[in-house]
Amino acid sequence: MSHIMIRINRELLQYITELQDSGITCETYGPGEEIIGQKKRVLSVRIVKSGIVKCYLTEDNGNDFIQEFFGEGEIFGEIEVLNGNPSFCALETITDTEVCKIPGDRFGELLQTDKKFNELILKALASKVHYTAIRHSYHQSHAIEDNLLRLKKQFPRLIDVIAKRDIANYLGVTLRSLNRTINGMRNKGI
Amino acid sequence: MSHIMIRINRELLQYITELQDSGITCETYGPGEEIIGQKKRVLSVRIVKSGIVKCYLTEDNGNDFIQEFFGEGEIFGEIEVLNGNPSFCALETITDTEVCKIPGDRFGELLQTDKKFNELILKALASKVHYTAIRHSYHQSHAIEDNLLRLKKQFPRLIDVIAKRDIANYLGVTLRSLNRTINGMRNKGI
DNA sequence: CATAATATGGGACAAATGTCCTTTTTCATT
DNA sequence: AATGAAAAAGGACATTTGTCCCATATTATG
Repeated sequence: MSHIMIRINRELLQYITELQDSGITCETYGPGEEIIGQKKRVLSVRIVKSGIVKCYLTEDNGNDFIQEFFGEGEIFGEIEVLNGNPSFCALETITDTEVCKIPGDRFGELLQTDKKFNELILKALASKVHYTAIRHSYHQSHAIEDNLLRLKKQFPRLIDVIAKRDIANYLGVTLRSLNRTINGMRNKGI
Repeated sequence: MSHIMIRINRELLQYITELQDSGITCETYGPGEEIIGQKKRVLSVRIVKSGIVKCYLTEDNGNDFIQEFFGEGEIFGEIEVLNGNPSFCALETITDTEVCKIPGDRFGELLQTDKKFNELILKALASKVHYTAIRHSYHQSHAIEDNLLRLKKQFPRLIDVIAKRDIANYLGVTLRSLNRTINGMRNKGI
């Protein structure tokens, strides 16, 4: 549960890694590749083995809003496979990335037959609800500066790893505002 | 999936209603009662039979932020029971309310033994992730007026049923800003 | 290496939102 | 009907954030 901004789920990653299942395959991506497009059908569930993937949503007015950064063990596509909707987010790698790919029907079978897997997925979903709720609440009720301080505390290498534009889109503010805030903090010696 | 602001889950409600289970009891509340306090231990999962419950979070700076309004069939407490954390939200009735109460251990048993129940909970969780993601993204990237229009479209009786303060806290803005926006819309004849 | 594309940084001004405070309205209770 | 508490409404001003634009770095690529 270390840095919350880039979500990880070691328990799930370990379980999936140890699960010898011929249906589960591995994919590799370079930086900046799109894994799933917004509004596309989702046929497989994926779990990050290594790397960072951003999960974002482009609004009708052209603004991008980043929902989450997925790190090791984080799962995506499961929401869509479960309820049969097209993807509401786009998924794009930030760094070099490896993912496990579980076909949708195999995912359904595992949920039914593997109690431990079922439990891990329930917990992963509960965790997503929990953290997004806390994050959005914090964002809505605090100034940009507070949010930045919180992120840096969680993840000191933030500015080296994540592009400014992405940080701004994650906080739901403009790049200009983010820069202004960083400047203000520098002047105050933070 | 009708009005999204006040979330409902008919399928789950129906299933729970038809499930004859001696462990599941019923509770009734008047308006404005607290069902679960923030940071309290949660020992039971609850499902709304009738009424509206607000799920909100008080930040360190005293701001309240409303996560969701739960209507018929919506479940709460399941996140906490699943991962064993204290409640991150407070739950408070808005109208007269009836809820089904499922003790945590019984909830765990049902998940293990009742495939249909398990599936409904998985879908309910997936749905929560889906809708909160979409809502927060919309809120962050649109002006108050757009958000209000969206809410009114989803739920025309909004202003009659939900207090202004609650609408403001749901949108993550101040009451003053909300009033100003409503005024501006009136002048424009919206 | 040259050039283009992209990321970063910031000035000047406009617009949106928040803060503080006062007034009015509504509504429950005596 | 009288009173008080809570909800709603809004004036005046401060602050924050956004928009538009341009300049400078940095990186990718032919």
